[in-house]
Amino acid sequence: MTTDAPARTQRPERFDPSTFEQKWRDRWEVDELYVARDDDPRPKRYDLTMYPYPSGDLHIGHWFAMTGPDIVARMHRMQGYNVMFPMGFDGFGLPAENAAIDRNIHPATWTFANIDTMRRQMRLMGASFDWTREVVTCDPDYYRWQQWLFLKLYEAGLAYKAMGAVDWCPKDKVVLAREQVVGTERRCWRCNTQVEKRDLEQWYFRITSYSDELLNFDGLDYPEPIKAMQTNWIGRSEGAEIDFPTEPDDVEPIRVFTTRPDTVFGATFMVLAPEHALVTVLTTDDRRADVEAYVASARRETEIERLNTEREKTGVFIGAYAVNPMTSERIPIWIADYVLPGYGTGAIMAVPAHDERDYEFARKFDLPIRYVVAPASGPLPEGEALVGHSADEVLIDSGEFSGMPAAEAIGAITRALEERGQGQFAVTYRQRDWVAGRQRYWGAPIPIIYCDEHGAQPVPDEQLPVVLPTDVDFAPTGVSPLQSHAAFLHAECPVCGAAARRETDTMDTFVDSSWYFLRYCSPHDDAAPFDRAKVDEWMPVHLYTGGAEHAVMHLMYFRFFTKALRDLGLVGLDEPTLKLRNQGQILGADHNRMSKSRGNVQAPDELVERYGADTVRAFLMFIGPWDQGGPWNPSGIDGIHRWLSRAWGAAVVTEGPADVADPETERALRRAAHVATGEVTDDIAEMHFNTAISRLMELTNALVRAREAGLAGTAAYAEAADTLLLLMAPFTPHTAEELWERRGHAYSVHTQSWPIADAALTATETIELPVQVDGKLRDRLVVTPDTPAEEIERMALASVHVQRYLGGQAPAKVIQIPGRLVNVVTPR
RNA sequence: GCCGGGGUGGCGGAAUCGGCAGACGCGUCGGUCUCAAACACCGAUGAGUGCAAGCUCGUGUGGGUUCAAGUCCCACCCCCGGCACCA
Repeated sequence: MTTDAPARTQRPERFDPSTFEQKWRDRWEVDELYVARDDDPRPKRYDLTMYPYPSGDLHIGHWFAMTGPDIVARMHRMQGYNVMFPMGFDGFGLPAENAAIDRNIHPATWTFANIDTMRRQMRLMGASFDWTREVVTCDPDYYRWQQWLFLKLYEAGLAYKAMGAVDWCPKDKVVLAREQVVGTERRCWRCNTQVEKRDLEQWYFRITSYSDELLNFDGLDYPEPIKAMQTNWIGRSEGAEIDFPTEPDDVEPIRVFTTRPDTVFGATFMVLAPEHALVTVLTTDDRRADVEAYVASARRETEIERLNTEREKTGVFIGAYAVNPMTSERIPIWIADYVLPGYGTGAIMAVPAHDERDYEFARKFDLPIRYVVAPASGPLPEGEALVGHSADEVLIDSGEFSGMPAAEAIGAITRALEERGQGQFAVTYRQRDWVAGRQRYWGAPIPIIYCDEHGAQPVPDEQLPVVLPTDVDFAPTGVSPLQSHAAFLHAECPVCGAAARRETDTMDTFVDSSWYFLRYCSPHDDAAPFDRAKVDEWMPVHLYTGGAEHAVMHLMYFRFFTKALRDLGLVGLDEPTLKLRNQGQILGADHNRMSKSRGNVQAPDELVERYGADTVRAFLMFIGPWDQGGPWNPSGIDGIHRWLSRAWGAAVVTEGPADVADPETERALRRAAHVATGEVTDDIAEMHFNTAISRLMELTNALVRAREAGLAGTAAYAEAADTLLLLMAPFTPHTAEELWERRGHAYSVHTQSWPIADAALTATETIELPVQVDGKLRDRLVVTPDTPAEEIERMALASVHVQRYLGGQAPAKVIQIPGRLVNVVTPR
């Protein structure tokens, strides 16, 4: 109706972040408040959060992820640590190419423009990043050293090129590491397209050399799910390899891997993967046509979809026989697609009585089923396999091993086979080597030169970096785009100088993120990837935070890289970080992942425009546990704004002498400040930011009440208000800074010492003791902490609310938990 | 199926070395202010019952241990994430 709203600025005490937030950010920047110096004598602390991919805009999820560790880093600084909290950009990667193709601009242009935008957005949130250490992985100054590290790994045999069946994303036209294929439906982790199998020559990192070490989490404070996922992913299985001689010619024995060598007497047939090398050798002429048809169909199947694990077993007999090394029995050799070429030895001894899959197969093709393990008491199962390993099982029909407990027989039979040279203990892993090369343009070139005479040769150090040329037609074809760039492709052999070809594959971007944390320690070093002395001083990372979605990708690769570099003598570390924490994910309001295509992305900018950065930061930290996340729901942000307004009022309006000198109220306020100090400190350390903010709200409310009670001019009030600002500083750095100044203190609140809770001041004069009867709350007693137990018991029993239940009888028992409660137990 | 995490008011969530369930906030209702509305502020707010003091019930379900269970034990249900013909 009317448009004449009163101007907001006419009330000077009103909380209006737009009047001061930018001012303070600029000042912190100029004063280098958050720059970590190597020569600072205070104890060093390296707090790291995962750098983002420069997709172009920071959404509310980035703020959520980064504000938590920012709060921790800020508290650590105030606690007297020399904190390094760096930030950078994961500059290489497919989205840049895809965007570049869509918009007809160069990936470099797109990426660096996005980095500028995101840097600005990150500054807007008032995070305390040390921008002097910024790392951008697509910068030749960075990837030069990555190429250098690649060659170190190559020379150590930890990077190698080999032919193999690899996962291929038909949309991105790129190979994927096995970890980058997600879910039962085997989709590309990035674009969600179903992957295909292809036989290609690829670069690999020998991560499987570290499988056992990667399984060891001793001394690592990692979230349970991450440890479980990595452990599952590596998939260590202990068992035995057993050789089964073949008939008629015994060209070569078939080697199988089994976790149940105790069941070898029950192996009544063998199954090879259709791809197994011995299939063509062993197949008899009369079976050849059927076998070849089956192999062809199995190959086709893996290329199409092998989604249905519920389908009926298929397979064919190849006409040949093997000999069970324990029973000397001739057993038929089959091929079937349920035996996978990439696991174990690609061949199994089939023990249908003790394996569900073998059982199903035997029933379908009418093969013998022989139980060789039985429960110590009770009957054998009927119509199903006896699987699992219950402790009381013993062997039956197993020659001299009959009667032996199954658990014991595993070792005994393996040793027996070993003596005959037909078997040995063995360990198998599910984990595969990391496919490290990519057939795309926007990545770090792999620094290898191929000479007809001298084969693959590393690019000499002095020729690094192998710079990624800019004038490349990078449209994806499935072949590395650099192959069509003649000037790049042609090189001289480092050995003989003859015309040679450059490797045109580029590195997986996960290589970039496998060592960036080391580069932060000496980001401008132009003589080495990192300065060993500085790495020794800063590393390992004290607290690493980021998303859990990288459980078996980045979070495994960066551990592998650290261990590999250690073995090369380049670092003195076993692990990149000793403590890992994952934030939850902020979903769209529709409970789906935020994405542009769904249109559910919440940008922080408009919220900041309306409420200011501090309100947005605090709201994100308040909505729930930081490690949980959840759907975006802005209802409640007004509550945070109200809190900051109240804090503003409480901190600013302190003038005037105390109207009422009430020592008890004053003590209560002082106590509130110290209680809040202790709790906020603990909460930040445990990353319980939501409860920390609750405590800050409580302290604010205590101040407001104290002011109403006339305490505004007292020392206790001033101390509590100052404490509030110090505790708020990590959460709402701008508001704390502004109020710190308005209270007449010297700049900056962020260089003050973190307050310490005084236990003497948090103690109370009286405590309220709940009184229970049979565990149900019936009354409360107010006593001093030193009241003797007999006195408390007397008071409790005197209570009318207790007497009502006792009815004049003496209690059966009275239980006291000192300082906590009293429980009167009635006789029964 | 296996591994991991989780089920608490109308909502987000507190509280787990067993000891007052529901902190803090949102929302809602009532009030103050206002011509009115918004904002702000004050009060109430788990459910049921009672004039009231109070009582009963209540943390996914069913059992159990205990003076006392959201918390521990057994069995199960549901949700989320990961893996899955892994021998």
